[in-house]
Amino acid sequence: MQQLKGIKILLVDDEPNILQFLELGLQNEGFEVQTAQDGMTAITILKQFQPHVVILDVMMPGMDGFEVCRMIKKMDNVAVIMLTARDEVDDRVKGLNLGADDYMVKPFSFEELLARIYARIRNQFPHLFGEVVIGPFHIDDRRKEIRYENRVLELSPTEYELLKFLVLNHGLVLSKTMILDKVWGYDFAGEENIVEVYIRSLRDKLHDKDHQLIRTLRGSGYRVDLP
Amino acid sequence: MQQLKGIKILLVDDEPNILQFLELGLQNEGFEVQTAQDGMTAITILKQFQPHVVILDVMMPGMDGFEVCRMIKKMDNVAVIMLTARDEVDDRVKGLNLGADDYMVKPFSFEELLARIYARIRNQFPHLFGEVVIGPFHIDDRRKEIRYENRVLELSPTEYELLKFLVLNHGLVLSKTMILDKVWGYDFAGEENIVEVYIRSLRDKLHDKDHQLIRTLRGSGYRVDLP
DNA sequence: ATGAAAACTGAAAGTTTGTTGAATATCTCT
DNA sequence: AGAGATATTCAACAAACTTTCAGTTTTCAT
Repeated sequence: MQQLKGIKILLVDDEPNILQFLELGLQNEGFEVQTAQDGMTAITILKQFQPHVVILDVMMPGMDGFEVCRMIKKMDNVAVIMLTARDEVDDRVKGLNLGADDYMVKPFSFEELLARIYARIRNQFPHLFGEVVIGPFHIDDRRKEIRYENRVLELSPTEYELLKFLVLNHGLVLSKTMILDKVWGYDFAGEENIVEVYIRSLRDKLHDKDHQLIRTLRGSGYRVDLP
Repeated sequence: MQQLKGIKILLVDDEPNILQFLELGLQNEGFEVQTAQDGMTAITILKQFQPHVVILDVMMPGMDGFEVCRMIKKMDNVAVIMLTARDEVDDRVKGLNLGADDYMVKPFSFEELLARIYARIRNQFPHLFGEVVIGPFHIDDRRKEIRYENRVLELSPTEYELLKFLVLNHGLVLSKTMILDKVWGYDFAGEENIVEVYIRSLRDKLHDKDHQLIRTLRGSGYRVDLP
């Protein structure tokens, strides 16, 4: 399997043994790994770590896997793989209705887990396998870099995420609420005005003086129109 | 990043578990979801959220599902799917006499619900699945854009909604009262004259100088006639 | 033909929403 | 701790949109 740099995995399980076992294995495989022993910790880490994949035990004390999964899914595009004991497999898990993208029944082989992880990544983050070109934009997620008309844009982290979101969804009207949910996270407490402020900043950097590139749909939101 | 559909669903049920379960599943499916635990709340949310589909439990404390359904149907063009326990299925539900468009007996599988939702949407909001072509009009709701004879019309939000309503119902006479109800909302307090004002604005933008496209049926309303 | 009702129109007044510059707060390095 | 970058809020402003109003025109029944 190819060496993927910069793919981040968050492990959540209350059993230290399993946690350590998986952590070592995945690190050895070249992933960046962080661990949490409970739901609350997981959520905290999630935001600063921004993993691509979360591996999540269903049964945990405190906030259980379902709840954690829900919060994750609301927040961002993250692949979630749930782990469950054989006798816990209920329909919620089976149907993957809770937002999880895959699940595995314990005990499982490490190889099997790896296979699923790669499947998820390939499926959900095609842009991690190279840069995506969308019109005049080149998005290189590994470098956290966006080029516009072959010029690298100097973007702050938030600007980067926002522009990526807008460009990947070009042609669609994106409401400020939706933008806040997806870029700032479901739990952002501030004002919608911040979206407007960042849009301005992007327009400045894109020299989009007449708002042709990032259009305002008054009352509805914003839409990126590619030439 | 997941594909955004821009289809909004309002869930109404007094059981938090079911509510949460469905919310997660539907969000994961790409819908925009809001929830309410009782009828009053539902009505309030309805107005600002403007969902395309409402999923409504029949049995609720306070205002029951039937009542809520009636109000919804009066107010807006929304698909309603009712949920009922097996032993509650009375003829009112069966006959769909109350304005509901479909009903489901609990317990049901998530897949089944999804299927029904899509059936409803396809039926009631074909334009949400991308662009709809009706004569010389192209309505693209996801872009919030209407083209006429391949020219993009510059429309204000209200103009957009009004023209969409007229074109989707072309060939039918639409009274000012009905237009007010559907486009401005059942609770609009102003004068009917505003419809006339907006019709004029649309005629201007469509260059419909002789009123051939948007016909006035004196005493009855307006009708869009496609060539 | 004539008058009343309905529809049309231009412009003013009112309201909402988005834009902007700057101030403040927070974070991230060294 | 302090500097610089980044994030967030705020309030004034501008622009776009909505609604009303009053005068005019059209329509239609008498």
